[in-house]
Amino acid sequence: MGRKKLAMRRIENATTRQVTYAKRKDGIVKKASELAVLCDTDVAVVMFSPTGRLTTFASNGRVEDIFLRFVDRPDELRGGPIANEEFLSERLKQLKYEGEMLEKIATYYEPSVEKINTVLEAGVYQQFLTSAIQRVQLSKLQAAIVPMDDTTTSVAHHTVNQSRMSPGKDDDEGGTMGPHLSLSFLEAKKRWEKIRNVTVNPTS
Amino acid sequence: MGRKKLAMRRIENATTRQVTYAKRKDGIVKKASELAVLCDTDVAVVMFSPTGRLTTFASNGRVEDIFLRFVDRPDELRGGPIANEEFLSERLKQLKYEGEMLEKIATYYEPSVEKINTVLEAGVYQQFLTSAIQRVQLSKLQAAIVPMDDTTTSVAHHTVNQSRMSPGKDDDEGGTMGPHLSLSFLEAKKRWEKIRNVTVNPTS
DNA sequence: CGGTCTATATATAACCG
DNA sequence: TCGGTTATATATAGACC
Repeated sequence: MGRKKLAMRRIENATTRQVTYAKRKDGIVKKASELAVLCDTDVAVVMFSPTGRLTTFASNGRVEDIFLRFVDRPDELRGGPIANEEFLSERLKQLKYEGEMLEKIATYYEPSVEKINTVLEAGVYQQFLTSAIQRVQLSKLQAAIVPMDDTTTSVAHHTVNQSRMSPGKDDDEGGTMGPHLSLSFLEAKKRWEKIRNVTVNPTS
Repeated sequence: MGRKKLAMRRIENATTRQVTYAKRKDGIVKKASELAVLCDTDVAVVMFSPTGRLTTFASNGRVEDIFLRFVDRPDELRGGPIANEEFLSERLKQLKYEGEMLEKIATYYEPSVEKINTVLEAGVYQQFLTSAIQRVQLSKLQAAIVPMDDTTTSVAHHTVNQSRMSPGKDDDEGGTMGPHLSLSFLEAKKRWEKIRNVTVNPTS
């Protein structure tokens, strides 16, 4: 919404990025507060600036409270699929631009795993993983068209109803990954099958 | 931003309120995702609809993670030059491994898209990928602690902005994070870690 | 309800001091 | 880096299905 249309990808210029962050951060906070007021609801936002500074917004004053409400809620979906389609969509746009470069970087990086320039490398992998997610996401979308009449789009925003269903104590294998890839994968699948009902059809 | 300027107060008509919520909710999620992509930052949003439905957004896939980052901020910075090169190196090797596996999975998965039973299966992969991303995110975060440094790097700068619904644009400084954690909140956090059996600090 | 379709209200990218 | 200013890009209130 400015003089020019911004490409949906990481802003390279650090200064510009910071400036944009500052502005948009305020914009989101404003939007959040408006939503809270207009709809009389609880809203919380947590953002980290490019430089690591934290900004939060909570309609009731404390982010903790809203997150607690979030936590105390039946948590079937926590640990479910990634938050939403839109973000992945944006991500996709971003990768569209960086796709080729990413491969080059990856290749370039390949031989020197030992002496990686940590941050950069981690970023590369993150992107790769994100890319992988997208593929899955896309597949999911395609698949979603076929299945029954469950709310095919409900999974998108992680929107869940207040009513609960199964106590699915979700968790995440966290750091025990690495060598146990298949195992964690199976566990993830297990969890998913356990909570499928809720996940697939949170529709009212 | 509509045919008329809406007064900034609770919308009385329940239906209208719900509709507005639905629209604005999407708007915020979009804004949040854009911010995350454009500025390459962590963003999390938690919203409750007028009817109690929960909607979340997290640039890295899980609100918990960003929230935990929010909570553990002090700890995060406490460790000092944690940049255990060896650890990171190992970490990245693992990530590399994961990446390769993911690629296989994705490849193996792609051709059978039509056979996917439901959206759920995609969800399984998604969750897996998401958790993988989280680890990358953590590595990235840790690595960033040491190298990155500029005007806003001191621990003291990491403050919380408890902005409230003020029509203005300035964001007021709240206070430092750690000391403000309520007891109940800390308990909730602990419960979380127990449930998820995961530590924010991958060093473990 | 969910979507669609405008007419308007807002958010902001690029600039400038 | 930090605030304003202005031209454009977006978000959305209301109306209609």
